[in-house]
Amino acid sequence: MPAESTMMILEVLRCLPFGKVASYGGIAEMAGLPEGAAGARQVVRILSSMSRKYDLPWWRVVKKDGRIALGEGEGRDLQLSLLKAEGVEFAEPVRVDMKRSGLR
DNA sequence: GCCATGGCTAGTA
DNA sequence: GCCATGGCTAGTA
Repeated sequence: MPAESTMMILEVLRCLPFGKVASYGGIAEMAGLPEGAAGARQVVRILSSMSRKYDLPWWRVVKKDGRIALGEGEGRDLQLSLLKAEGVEFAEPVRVDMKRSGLR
């Protein structure tokens, strides 16, 4: 059975609405984890290891400044197309306009 | 650049 | 051991 913090993060991820994105740290905060990079790391780990298993909307998570965290060949292109398909607004080629499409 | 953090998972015994 | 962060700092231009 996963730890409490893991369950909270999974819950928050499952609630990310279509057409909106949130940052790694933002997810951690919504899950009630302590502030700081540690929580964001937890989110990173969960997304990379459990996205398939739990059918998580991994593409709706980006860096704090809106940039796509994935590199070329790591799924960046797929993430971009999935986000665009949801109508997410971009401020730059690989940077989401957080003002418009960031979760508030 | 560098460093902090923590639970999962694959792989071994 | 791994992991798709994030904040701060030293070092360069």
